[in-house]
Amino acid sequence: MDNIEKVKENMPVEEEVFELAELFKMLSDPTRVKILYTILDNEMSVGDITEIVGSTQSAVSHQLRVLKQARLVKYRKVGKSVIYSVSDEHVATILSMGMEHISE
Amino acid sequence: MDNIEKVKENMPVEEEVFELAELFKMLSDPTRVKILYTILDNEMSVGDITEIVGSTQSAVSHQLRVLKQARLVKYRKVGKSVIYSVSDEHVATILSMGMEHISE
DNA sequence: TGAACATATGAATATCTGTTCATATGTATT
DNA sequence: AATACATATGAACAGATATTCATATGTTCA
Repeated sequence: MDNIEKVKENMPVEEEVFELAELFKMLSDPTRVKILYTILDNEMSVGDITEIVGSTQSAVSHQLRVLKQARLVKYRKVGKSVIYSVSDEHVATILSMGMEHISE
Repeated sequence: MDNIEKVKENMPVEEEVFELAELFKMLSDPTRVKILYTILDNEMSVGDITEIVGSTQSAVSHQLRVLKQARLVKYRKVGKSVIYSVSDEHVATILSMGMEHISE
């Protein structure tokens, strides 16, 4: 029946497992979650994000870099400001799946 | 327009943000991801999980405890064995959302 | 009861992670 | 050019995390 071999076959390959874990890691920190919610439907400057998230400018900037490296956010520069937004449609879906899960 | 206040209103409350991050944290480690895939559709003993995941018995047991505390897995005892399975339908959905995201 | 087996647990450790603080970089304004 | 403003960055630090090793707990079976 459900033997070990069968399960092994259906297991994603190592690299996929790592990438998947990596993706979820991006969503595993409260500051990053708040940032993502902030720029899910609108683009927003670092300053505004900082105020909304209620953290320091530096901490927000560091986390934006992390999210940028993971290609979850994109940005454009306008004068002195840098304006970020979520670059991936899936992010909203994954967040709301998670939200649905915890509120039951 | 998209003013700061409006975004703040739509922000989940602090506690929800934390719980959400906490949920994703559970999925942010490769060993745990493998464990969850292993017992997503079948229940399985710790010994079998250990072989499939390719880690040590101790490491798997520690991670199962973490997943158990997060209520993502459940278990039943059969003789000397303990048999685990995923306790939450949402887990499969969230995992496949993530998988869809990374494979594009 | 004793041996073998399956799982859990605690301590120790190395690594990773997020924040803070100070400061650098880059842009606009006067 | 000088100043003010917005953001980024690097070093340092504290706390969290995953694994390993040794061993404890609990169960079956001879």
